[in-house]
Amino acid sequence: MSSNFSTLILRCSDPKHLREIQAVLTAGGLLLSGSSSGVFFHNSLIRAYTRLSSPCSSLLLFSDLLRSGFLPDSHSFSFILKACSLIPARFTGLSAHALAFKLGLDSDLFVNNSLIHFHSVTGVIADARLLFDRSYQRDSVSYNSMISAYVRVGDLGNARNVFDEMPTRDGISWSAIIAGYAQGGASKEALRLFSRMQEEGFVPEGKTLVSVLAACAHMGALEQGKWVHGYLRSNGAKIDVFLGTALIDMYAKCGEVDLGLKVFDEMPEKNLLAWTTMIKGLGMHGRGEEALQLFSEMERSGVVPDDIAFIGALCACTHAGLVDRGRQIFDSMYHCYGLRPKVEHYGCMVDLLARNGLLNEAKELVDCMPMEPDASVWGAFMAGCRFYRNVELAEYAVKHLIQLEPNSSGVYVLLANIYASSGRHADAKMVRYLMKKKRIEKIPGCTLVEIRGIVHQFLVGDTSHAQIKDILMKWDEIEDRIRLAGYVPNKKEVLLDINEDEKEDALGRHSEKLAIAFALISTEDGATIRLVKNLRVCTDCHDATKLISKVYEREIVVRDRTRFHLFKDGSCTCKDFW
DNA sequence: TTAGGGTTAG
Repeated sequence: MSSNFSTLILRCSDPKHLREIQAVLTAGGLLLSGSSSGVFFHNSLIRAYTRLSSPCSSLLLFSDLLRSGFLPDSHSFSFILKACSLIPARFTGLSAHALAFKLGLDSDLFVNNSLIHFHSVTGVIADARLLFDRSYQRDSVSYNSMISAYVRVGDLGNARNVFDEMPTRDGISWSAIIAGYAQGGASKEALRLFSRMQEEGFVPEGKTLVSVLAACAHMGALEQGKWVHGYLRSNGAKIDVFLGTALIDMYAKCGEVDLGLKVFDEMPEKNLLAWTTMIKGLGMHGRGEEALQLFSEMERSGVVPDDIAFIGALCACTHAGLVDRGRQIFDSMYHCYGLRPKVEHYGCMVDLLARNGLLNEAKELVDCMPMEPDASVWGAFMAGCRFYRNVELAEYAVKHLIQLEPNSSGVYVLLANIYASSGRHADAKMVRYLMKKKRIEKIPGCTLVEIRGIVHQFLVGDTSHAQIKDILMKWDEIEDRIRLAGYVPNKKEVLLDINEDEKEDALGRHSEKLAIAFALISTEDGATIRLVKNLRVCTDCHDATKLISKVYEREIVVRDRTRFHLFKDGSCTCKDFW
């Protein structure tokens, strides 16, 4: 009889059904004091409710357990602390901690591990560390909990220390530390550790591969991302919603959005995140119409968009120049879903209007925003001013931007470019002087290129690459050939106080030119070249890349900070608008 | 019957 109920609870997949089982147990007196299996059934129900995302029901059951005069055991504490971590319910968890202490159960390995996890999730990592340091016994779970505690707060140094100190690591230790590096943007280290993990004989699991795919997406490492996909396929792994979303994102961010669409179409279940990732992916590639079609399809399928999904939809409008659709979508946030647009949504709208030359409408929107515009709003406005050469409005934006970000190089660079391109060289010079005086430095440009599964990194003016001589020679050849096709170096982009010849040299050392030269000598004729940049593409590199795509008959896919450029036969999919 | 690792934007 008992084991029948136990199996029922264990297999139950619906909280409603669980409540029915609970009612039967109550009616049968199995949850009342005096019942020999009362603690056991309480525990089973607490665990099941937490598993089915009803942690509040778990809390209620725990208080029932105490009120009925039962003494909770170590299982009860493990289960209730997990529920408290999920909600998260700091005070209830603390009471449970105090009670476990009173009953002498806090030294139990399982309870202590649950406490470490609970304290780290509810924000007091020092307490988690104290429990870890003072624990009577430790196993890999204790270490793993501590690693993920540090990962959660972004303290990778300490996470790595704990990882390195572990006597024996398991798959979860590797997964936790790889996820940490991947989430912290240290993708190269994440992938390095992933190789080490395999060298040490650990078989990759789905959860680990999700992080690995995120690292590939971040670095634009298509080959490695494809390897993961192939690995999953050859092992007949089920592509769950996490893996599917990670694959879609990886393909989109590595320039193969159509492969992402294929994964998306084949996914048996799609949640909001999967839809949002696909919509954003299409938007990044300038395929705004398709992205918006998908957004509507998502709404029809009953998935309710959140504020991030709206950012995806608005960005799609921006990259495709769909002003009216953007206005409609922005209005629908509140009118259809009761979501009040945040500053980011205003930023998208300002971007959309300004990019399409509606500078006055963009300014009106900025002026009547219900919150203070932030740097991204002013930045979007200013980029529009730059494109349409509206110096007066650009200066207006700069006044605000400099107050918000007095040390950001981007503002000064953009302003100097605006002055230079509208012929106000004295003003441009003044900006350069100001930058120098304030010791504001440009963020160095960095480009990544993956050749045969290895990611190579180039910084602006970088001479550290083993083949730098060949690369520079190749660039000279490229420059000669594209000059014949009409290339004129655009020296306005150079903000250094150097002479004209030196300016040309400085342009030729931009990280993406070095990366393209390297890619041309390292790949066979006709192969697509894929680059990932940390900054926006500069006008000169954009012009040069268009011509290279024509002269060398190569497709060149460049991912910049926010979107993709596909250079083909002398033109770019961004239509020179970025 | 216990505890630990995963995906989207800015």
